[in-house]
Amino acid sequence: MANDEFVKEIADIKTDFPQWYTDVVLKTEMADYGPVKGTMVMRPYGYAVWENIQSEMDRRIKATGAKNTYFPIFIPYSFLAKEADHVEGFAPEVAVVTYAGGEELAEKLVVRPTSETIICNMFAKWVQSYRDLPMMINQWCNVVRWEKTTRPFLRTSEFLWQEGHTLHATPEEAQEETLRMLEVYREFSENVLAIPMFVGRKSEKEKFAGADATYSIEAMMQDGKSLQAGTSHNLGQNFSKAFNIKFLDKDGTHKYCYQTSWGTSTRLMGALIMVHGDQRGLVLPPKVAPYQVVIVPIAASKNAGVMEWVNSAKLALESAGIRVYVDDRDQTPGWKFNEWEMKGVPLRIEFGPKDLENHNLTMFRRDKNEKFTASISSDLPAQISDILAEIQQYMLEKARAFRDSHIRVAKTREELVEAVNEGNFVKAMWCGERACEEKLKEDTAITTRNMPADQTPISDTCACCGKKLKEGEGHVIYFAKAY
RNA sequence: CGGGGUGUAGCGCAGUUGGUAGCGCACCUGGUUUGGGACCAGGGUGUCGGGGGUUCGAGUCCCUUCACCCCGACCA
Repeated sequence: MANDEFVKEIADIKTDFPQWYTDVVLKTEMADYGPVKGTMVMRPYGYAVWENIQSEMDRRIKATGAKNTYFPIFIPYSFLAKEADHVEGFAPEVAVVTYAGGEELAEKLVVRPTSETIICNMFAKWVQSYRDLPMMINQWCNVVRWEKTTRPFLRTSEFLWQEGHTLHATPEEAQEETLRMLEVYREFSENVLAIPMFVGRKSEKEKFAGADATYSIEAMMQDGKSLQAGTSHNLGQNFSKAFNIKFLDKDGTHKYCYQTSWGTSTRLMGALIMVHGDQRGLVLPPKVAPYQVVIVPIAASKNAGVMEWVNSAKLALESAGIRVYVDDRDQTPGWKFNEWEMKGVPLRIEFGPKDLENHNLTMFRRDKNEKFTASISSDLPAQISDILAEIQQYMLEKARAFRDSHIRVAKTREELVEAVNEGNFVKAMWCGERACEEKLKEDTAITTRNMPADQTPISDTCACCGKKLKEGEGHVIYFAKAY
């Protein structure tokens, strides 16, 4: 039976979580370091996960009515400066092209850190009347943000994402769209990634540079830290005024559009690893696993019937849309078991002479690390599909149970800091003052994460600074340390 | 940018007082194996991060430079 003593070369998940993360990323071949600091190569196994994430997400985005586009990677520097908060937020981390084609450029070009400005520039040309609205586009692309501290998937100088951008006639529609996408992200995380999210609005300090309001989904990692996994912004008229995006409304007057933007990135991969992983390595939800099933033939060279069954099973599963791999490489079974467990394959089928004889399947579920035997059903694809669905469900429940057992309510700063330092998220009242959260972050590295929709008051004082709150003042908010 | 650290085979590392550049894993060949990381026999694939210096002789000593990692300030 499998035993964690067999795990080699992966740091202890309980005592050295950061090193565990790096080990898993590298050893499972999700990614490798690129030659330039802060860059990352997504290897075939990791990229296959990303492609599965993409196709599930893309389908959901298109279902909202947004269409895919592609905008240039180079943005005139002057565009960035048009929205004051935006340039202030992004200027420190942009990469700028000043020299190309053998000469200095007349106007410097920004390598996009996000595409609001160049998209707004085009939106201004495309929108004429209220009939053109809503205008809803999305793009899958790379963006560059020159960060000081980088980690594979969590923070890299270049990363992949999707960014959606929409224009609306009224503030109500923009807000509705902002929350619609937030819900798409929540549902996606839960049903595809098997990650339950904290959903809510960010504080003024933490919101997007240039937004009226930012909403986020935040996931709790196994070390109790938060990972912001997706954002949805209500941009109001900030960009439409800066870029002169106007439409002629039904009443015959020109009005500035109301705008949103929203995005999720390869950071989702980091969340996947840190939420579900264990001492053996990755645990992948079936919906995104490159291989949902790996079949390991045992002693096949001695029994022709083994490979015969394995090959027919492979065909049957594939034709049912199940991603399956037959590992007939020249390694011992034990080696293969460890390899695929490390790589997080949801379900393994071992098939050898004994199984052939007894008409059995020996299987291993990665979510429970449990080996079991079942008789072969006459409808193998249905039998396997059911197990995969169970695994998907169990992973979500397990992650939810972990999350729920790591939420504390605090009423004082002492309670708050102690609970967060013990690896929890803390739900508490907060006065809403920027200075208050800045002080907390400076002193303790604890940040506000987001404000849930349910704002039922917890107490009448700010748990962070102790300020007395009047009726209707303050917010319920989650505090945690963040990646 | 501040503080600390590391650069030697694909990976992880050792290399004493300056004296033939090594170990484990991986990899290659042949054979035996295969139900939880197999075994036997054979095989070295290297600009010791770069440049300069001291010396009969430098992985080792000196100078210089570069890269990367960890901790802080900034961030999806």
